[in-house]
Amino acid sequence: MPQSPPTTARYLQVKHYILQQISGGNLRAGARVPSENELVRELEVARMTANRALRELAADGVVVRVAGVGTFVAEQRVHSHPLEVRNIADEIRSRGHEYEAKIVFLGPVSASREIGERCGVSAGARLDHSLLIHFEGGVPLQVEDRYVNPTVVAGYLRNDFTRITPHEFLMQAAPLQRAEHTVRAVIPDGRIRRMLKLDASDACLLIRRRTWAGGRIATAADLYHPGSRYELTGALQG
Amino acid sequence: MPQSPPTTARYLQVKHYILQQISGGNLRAGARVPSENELVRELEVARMTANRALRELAADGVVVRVAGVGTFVAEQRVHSHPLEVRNIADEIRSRGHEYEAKIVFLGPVSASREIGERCGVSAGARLDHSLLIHFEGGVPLQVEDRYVNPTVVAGYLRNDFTRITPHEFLMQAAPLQRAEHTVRAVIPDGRIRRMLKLDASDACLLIRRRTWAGGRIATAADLYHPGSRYELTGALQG
DNA sequence: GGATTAGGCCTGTCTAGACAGGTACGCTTG
DNA sequence: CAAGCGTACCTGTCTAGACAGGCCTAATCC
Repeated sequence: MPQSPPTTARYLQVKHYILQQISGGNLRAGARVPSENELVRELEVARMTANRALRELAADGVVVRVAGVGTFVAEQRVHSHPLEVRNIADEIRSRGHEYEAKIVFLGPVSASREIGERCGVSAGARLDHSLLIHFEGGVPLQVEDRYVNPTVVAGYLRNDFTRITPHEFLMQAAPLQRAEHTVRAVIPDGRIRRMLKLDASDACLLIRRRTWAGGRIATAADLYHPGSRYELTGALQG
Repeated sequence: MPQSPPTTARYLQVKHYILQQISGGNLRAGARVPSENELVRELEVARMTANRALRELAADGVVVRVAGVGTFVAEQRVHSHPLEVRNIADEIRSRGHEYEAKIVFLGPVSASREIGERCGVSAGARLDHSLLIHFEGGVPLQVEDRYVNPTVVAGYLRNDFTRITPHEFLMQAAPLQRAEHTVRAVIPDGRIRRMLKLDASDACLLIRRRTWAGGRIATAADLYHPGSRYELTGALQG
């Protein structure tokens, strides 16, 4: 007879145990994770069960395993599925971290020539503008500098972007027709650098995104990520 | 006594077997994949071995498993990655500029542990290595640091890469099954910086690309672009 | 005929034991 | 002191057997 309700699989319990040790600060990056045999003794599981837990954590990039040596907490490196238009809040929460947003600016603006061009409106046209910082566990992970065309998507400014991300709102407000991305490496200017709390020598990944709805440009956004803490990944079927 | 050289793990052989059935057309999208017990009988492995193979294929999105029903070939991915696998020579020529490549290194190497891991071979295995600089109108636009698994794609080193790009050769030599990209912003080290003729303060876009053929990793490449002169673009249908 | 049930196949998980090969460290030997 | 060797520990893999629970179908019962 097994224990009363084996609600969650034991290998998941082992994964959870390790993840807790890491997020709780008991295990820092580079630290040695209990070996399979130690987990066998401590958690009373079979080695294959501990092995599966550690193997999956390695596949997830949480730990690094070296045959003959041991298992170690991986250096944190955030990666997201790329231009699969994804919601940064979900992304952060799926990693088990706390998500938070800070609103730097939110209001209507008059389009400059450059911004107007990017958004497909003439200079001087009214656009909704938001400037947010997205935090993962208190650490800034993205600066989102976004312009929305109010004649394509209405009501953008009426949102509380500490509760719903611009992406979430836009996805439900306007059916996404097409998106265009530009990815660049830049040395950020002082404003972005301060918001991301970066050194002068840090590189930044700039994702410039435009999305279309109803045949017109709905929104143009500049997403800045710290180069040292972020990467894009993706797969392609050929 | 095991078989003479147990070169590759048996669960990998099972994965390879399934992938061959799929890429060979024997198993189409939606088709039922042999059950674990069938694989046990057909390939003479333990069920746990067949289980691991199918479980990993499911994690890779190649198959879909339904408890109590069976395992099925996954439907083709709906959306493709915007970072299309492009040929840099075509890209440059399409802008009306002159393309030129300089070969810094070309030859066989023994895989370090890190490189072996990226290429899915054990440390010490032989890999073909090339290090090229691609020029647009005399200005360096990309440093391509590439490793090719000669057991997947043969004859890599016999090319004249001033006349054909590695990408061109690989596309015709091996049918691309899948590609994976990682995009990062980095401050390049001195070697890369010199090859790209960059200032110390310039950022670099690093595209790390791996491609699969026949279910195995065919090649892993690091593509460095000067942040000030390069950007990635792509579109996504949503 | 329609509802219920039993059996068979499937995935999902867990276990205990085994062998291989890599790595590090300390001891021994020259 | 340096080189080499043995040993202990680690990951990586494989196996055979077990039980649980989902799902489908076919036989059975009302």
